[in-house]
Amino acid sequence: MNNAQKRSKKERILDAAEELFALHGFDGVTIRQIAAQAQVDVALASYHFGKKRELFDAVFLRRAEILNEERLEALLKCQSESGTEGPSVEKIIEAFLRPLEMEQENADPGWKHYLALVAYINNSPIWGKELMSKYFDPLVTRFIEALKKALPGAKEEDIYWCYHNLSGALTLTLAQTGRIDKLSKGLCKSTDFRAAYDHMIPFIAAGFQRVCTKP
Amino acid sequence: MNNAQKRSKKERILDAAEELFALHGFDGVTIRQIAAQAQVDVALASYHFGKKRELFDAVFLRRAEILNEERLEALLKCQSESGTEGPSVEKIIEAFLRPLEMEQENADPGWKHYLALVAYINNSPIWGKELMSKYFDPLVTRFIEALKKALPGAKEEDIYWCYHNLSGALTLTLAQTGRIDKLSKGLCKSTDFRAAYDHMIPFIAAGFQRVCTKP
DNA sequence: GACAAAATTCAACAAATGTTGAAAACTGGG
DNA sequence: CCCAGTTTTCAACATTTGTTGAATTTTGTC
Repeated sequence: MNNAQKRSKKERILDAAEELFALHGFDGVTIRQIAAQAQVDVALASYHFGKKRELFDAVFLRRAEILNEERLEALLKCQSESGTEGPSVEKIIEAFLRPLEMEQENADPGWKHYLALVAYINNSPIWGKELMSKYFDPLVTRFIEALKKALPGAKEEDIYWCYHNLSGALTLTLAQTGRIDKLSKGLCKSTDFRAAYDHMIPFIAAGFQRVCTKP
Repeated sequence: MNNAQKRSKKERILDAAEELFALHGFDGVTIRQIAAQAQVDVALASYHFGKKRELFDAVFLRRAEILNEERLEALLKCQSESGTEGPSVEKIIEAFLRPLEMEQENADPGWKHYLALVAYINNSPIWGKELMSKYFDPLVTRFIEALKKALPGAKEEDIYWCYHNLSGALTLTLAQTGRIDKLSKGLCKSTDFRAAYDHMIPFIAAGFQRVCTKP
């Protein structure tokens, strides 16, 4: 049996949709392209998922809960390992980001595609608010609460703006546009997730501390 | 004469395409929608710009050079105002970012739409490399040279990764997704560019200094 | 193996898409 | 006014789009 056919046809449709939506966006992909890549009849996508938009949502939801659990677990772990004053800013950022790196390095390339799709959604003026808020904000709020504790006296507004910067830096990393490869003439690679996060974490932590600490 | 009809039809097509492409991406917009918003016949877009993709490029190019000039001017000004050791990291970041804020606050809303389009392109795995590299990398390289001087002893690789984080934070700001509005329960607003940049500049500067300074 | 249910294929649909060619309207010098 | 050149409109085209309903095959259960 062909390697591409080990998974069920339903899963193969999700896999194909995940990769293509991440690359070209919702409107840049046709059901027929998805069906072709999944080696499946066109009508099967509608049968399993309904409208195109519902397929899109199904792709988004498939890994969203898994991700939320992993990140929550990372937060709880770093909190339990710290004393009563709570974890440091850097530890919190690390708990927020490392689970993503882990999945991007997962043997299943679907995770890499999925996170690129999340980047597309998060950066979109029309999809961003709706989908991201609904499924990720509860978790984000928990991280922000932890950050407030680690940054006593910080203005709430400042913390949100810092989170905005964190979210942007992360989003571009997830998108894997390959632009840094070209700009740095090969010195850095979009696919080198380890390097990306190793640089991102202290970068972001320093930003929080500078902006959220009274002078 | 109607306000929407003061500009030439050719310009109105560019204006409409700019706004709609920024909102929905290249494939999410039809020539007919653009023509309708511009109050213009459908065939006129093809007559003036050729293929849909050429119209997209025309929109991108219209303001790219203007932007490059403004940012270069800002860099040269801050360099001329500093001594022989060159401007500080924060001054360089400020020169890189403030011209964008200025244009986002321009009375012409076209600039706001244009910069959201740049965000869309920069975050896209397929458009990002091609368009952004071609038209913005020469300028970016000049800023990076200035940063190298301001961060003596820093590893080149580290500077590029820091720039990557800067680019991401900026991109999300340009995209104006409105997500921070919801997350912060109205405390922060995506359209409050002044606040966004006032927080972004020290945040980014601190990140550079932490990552690119030997311990 | 019979048989109901689920999965899959096939064919077709109406609507929407980018693009074009010919006709018409407008423009500014002579 | 004339008329060449540009701009604009109109109508039409071949494709492609998402979706559906009926027919066929596969699956699991007794």
